[in-house]
Amino acid sequence: MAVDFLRNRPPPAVRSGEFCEDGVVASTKRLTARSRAARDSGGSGRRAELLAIAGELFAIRGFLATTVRDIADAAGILSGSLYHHFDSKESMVDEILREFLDAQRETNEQVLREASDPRAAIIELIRRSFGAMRQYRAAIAIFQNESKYLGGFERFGYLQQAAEDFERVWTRVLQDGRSAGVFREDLDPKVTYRFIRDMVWTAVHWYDPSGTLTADGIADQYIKILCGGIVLRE
Amino acid sequence: MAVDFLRNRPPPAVRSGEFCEDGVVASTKRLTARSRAARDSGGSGRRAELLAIAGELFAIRGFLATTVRDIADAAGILSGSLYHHFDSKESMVDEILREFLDAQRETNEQVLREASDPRAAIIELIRRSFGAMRQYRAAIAIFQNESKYLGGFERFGYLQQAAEDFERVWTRVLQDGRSAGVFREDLDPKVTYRFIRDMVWTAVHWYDPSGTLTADGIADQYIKILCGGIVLRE
Amino acid sequence: MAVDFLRNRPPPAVRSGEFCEDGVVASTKRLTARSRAARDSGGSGRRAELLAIAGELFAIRGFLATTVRDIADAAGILSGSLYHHFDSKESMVDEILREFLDAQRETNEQVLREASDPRAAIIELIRRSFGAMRQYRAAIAIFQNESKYLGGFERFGYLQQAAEDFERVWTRVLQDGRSAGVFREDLDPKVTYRFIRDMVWTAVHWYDPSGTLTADGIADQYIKILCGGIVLRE
Amino acid sequence: MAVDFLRNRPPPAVRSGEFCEDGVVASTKRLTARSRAARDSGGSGRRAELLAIAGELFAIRGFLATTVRDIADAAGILSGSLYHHFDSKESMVDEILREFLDAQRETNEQVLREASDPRAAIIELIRRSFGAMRQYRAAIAIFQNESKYLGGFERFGYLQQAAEDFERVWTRVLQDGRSAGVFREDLDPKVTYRFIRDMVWTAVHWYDPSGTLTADGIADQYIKILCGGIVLRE
DNA sequence: GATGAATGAGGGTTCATTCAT
DNA sequence: AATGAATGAACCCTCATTCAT
Repeated sequence: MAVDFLRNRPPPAVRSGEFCEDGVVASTKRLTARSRAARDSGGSGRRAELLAIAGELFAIRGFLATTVRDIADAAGILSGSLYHHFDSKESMVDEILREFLDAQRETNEQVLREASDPRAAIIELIRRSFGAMRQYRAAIAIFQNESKYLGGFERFGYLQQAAEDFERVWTRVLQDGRSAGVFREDLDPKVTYRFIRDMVWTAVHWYDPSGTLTADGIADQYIKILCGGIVLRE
Repeated sequence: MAVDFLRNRPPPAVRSGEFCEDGVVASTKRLTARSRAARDSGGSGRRAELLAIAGELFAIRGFLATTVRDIADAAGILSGSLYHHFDSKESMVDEILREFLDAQRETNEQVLREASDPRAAIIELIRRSFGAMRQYRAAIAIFQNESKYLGGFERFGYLQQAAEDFERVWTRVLQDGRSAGVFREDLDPKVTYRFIRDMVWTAVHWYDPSGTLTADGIADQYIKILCGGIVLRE
Repeated sequence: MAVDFLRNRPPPAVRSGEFCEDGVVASTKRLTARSRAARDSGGSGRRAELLAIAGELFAIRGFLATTVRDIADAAGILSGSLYHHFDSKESMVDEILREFLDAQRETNEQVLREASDPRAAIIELIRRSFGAMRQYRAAIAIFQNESKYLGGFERFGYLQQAAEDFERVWTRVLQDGRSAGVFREDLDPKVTYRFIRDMVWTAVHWYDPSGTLTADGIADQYIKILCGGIVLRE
Repeated sequence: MAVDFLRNRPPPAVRSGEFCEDGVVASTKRLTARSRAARDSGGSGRRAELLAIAGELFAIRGFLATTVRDIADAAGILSGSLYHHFDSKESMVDEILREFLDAQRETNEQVLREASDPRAAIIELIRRSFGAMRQYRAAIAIFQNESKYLGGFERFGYLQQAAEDFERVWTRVLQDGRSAGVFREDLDPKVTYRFIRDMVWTAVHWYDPSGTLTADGIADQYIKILCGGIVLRE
């Protein structure tokens, strides 16, 4: 009875409940649509297409729980055929994560260059992070869920690096804001950073691009909470 | 190059960096100490001991990435011997998660019974949640990380149930608070709930019980942010 | 630790040590040069070229260890493109081996026709065998190394035939020599045959055409040993 | 047609012809008998048993051509079960080769210590090498056939080392013999060494322990050739 | 309670080969 | 002649689980 527990994965049916709140969920149909878009938009064709499929699955099911056969099935080919395009399963995550992190790094730098003051910078960083969910939803989820696991392998050392870079940027802004008297002094910037980071990134788990809440809408509410708390000013 | 990347698990050395912020990390030594404690404290002896070991590993490495051999090794026995104590690997997580969720449910009810008003209730709920990290750190991490995966199996349907119960409780308090004029009206209770939930639970990923920040300390700061935002009142 | 050991083929760097004594080794550059020669010398052009490349690789790495991609890579084309020239991988070895064996058979017959006496015949057979190393080095190595494996397939039944023909020729000469009082009587012709055969063929494993020892030089020394032993006559 | 050539291995029937001259061949029945012997003779039990089976197959079919399923089938278990005893397929060859090389090294040293003069030393070395065929037939064949392939992997660097050690020992004896006027001066010791080495080791390919020719018998004949050549003294 | 040998299903990956373009 | 995408079978290996001792 217990035997096949791990193998007998439940039908990949998408549960719509709140528990699994899967903003990252994608039916095969959506994947196909997506893929075609990727091809048209001039990606490297089949490669980008397959990467998108793999990314969604990694995000939904987890990296370990996704087999290369799953990916191949979703793509309508045999598992061996994937190796015509990629070295290995980890090469796929690797590519997915690098693309996202590179973009994110650039965004961070741009915001820092252009922001007028710490308050504006933080708000813009948050807004941009939410914005990234549109393009990099799967990558963000993977980065969050699998960093602990993947980070243990040399090849993925850059994940830790990226996390550190990230922290440095945000913490500096928070620090500057505190020094400038914009942020409260009774908050530890490091704790605050983590607070914000978690707040932003975890939204990817339940954010549904096809739902009524837009990324911008969520960002606005989160910014409100951050700026004023949830409690009314007395 | 691809070289069996996934098999060559890196030495279970504990990285101290921020990236892996592993509050859940436990060396074999600590596991052993822990286990002995569990035995002494009158659990069902060996069973509780093994459960503690399994829990830590599931929390650190993930459920799928933890093999029964890992657990057995950490316990100093052979993998087959585990089956004298447990039906299966999933029975172990099952037990770990149920214990935690039962306790949590009770806590929630108690808080609701005893809280004088919504504001106090929310604050107490947050404080208690952080408090749970002391006893249920591993369980919390597992609940967070593996719910998506485990929730897909009938046996673990109760995880979704628990998440919904949770949401119901918190949302009601937030709702009541808003109606009573305690919380801002421009915040969607559902978004707010998710915000708080993520904020609280994700802390488990980096909370280090042996670090300088106490669970209570973090709770305080988070409550401050929630109540007043990070921006100084002008 | 096990780490896909078999896949991670070491760089095809050529070790010059005695251990691998690879007379058959050929860098890509040498292969190319060789191939061009083959083309000029009027073979069927590209076909002969590819055959030369395949032969070298089969000789160096072994038939099983050489993938069609290895061959294609060395030829600067894609693996699928090889199938415009050859039916299959085995067609390649087949052709390589047949060409060599045909030539060898002819040589043997010629020597037998022309030799004045058993002693001269044996010496000439040895000399010619060593001479063949110039033109058929790869084929000889393949014949030696892969006969056991290939011989098991119907298609390559002729390998066994060739070996038997070979033995028949040599054994007859040895027999004749013994009857004629030229060779010692206390030696079993069959054992002697094997001795000589192994002696001759194994040289291909360490013979280096670009080294100081010429094929003729080695032949001379071997003939000396055969005729007089290594021990000084007292 | 060509398609399945490599997979459709011919029935493991043992060809008795001279071509494949398989002294290393062993029917499953013989394997089983052998294995039982190994167990009784106090080896590490099942492990030694499996190693013997694997060794025979590696020797007969080649390392690459032998699948772990072949080994498991021959042992009457499933392929996965092999991994209860060994890390990997290469761990098996590794163990087989090391055992043989260790024994051989010791033998060499002993002969050198005890031999009265170069002539006796060479003869004894040859005799002992042939003698080793009794206990290490499979290992010798593997060492010969697979060194080129295996030697390319770091793990098997010791194969090259062993070959060099070997050469050093034999060459020194030959050198000494020449200086002492025992061996002919017109023979290059290095060539002579290779000659002898090949002569000795290649016999493993056709030596049949159950045949009429004993290892000692072959050794005697070979020594005769070496000492007196095949040609009668005029 | 534990061992050690084994199972059986499946996982990632390789590779000879095919074929439309 | 060659490409590039795909096939399909097999390969080495892993791992949860069972069970006789």
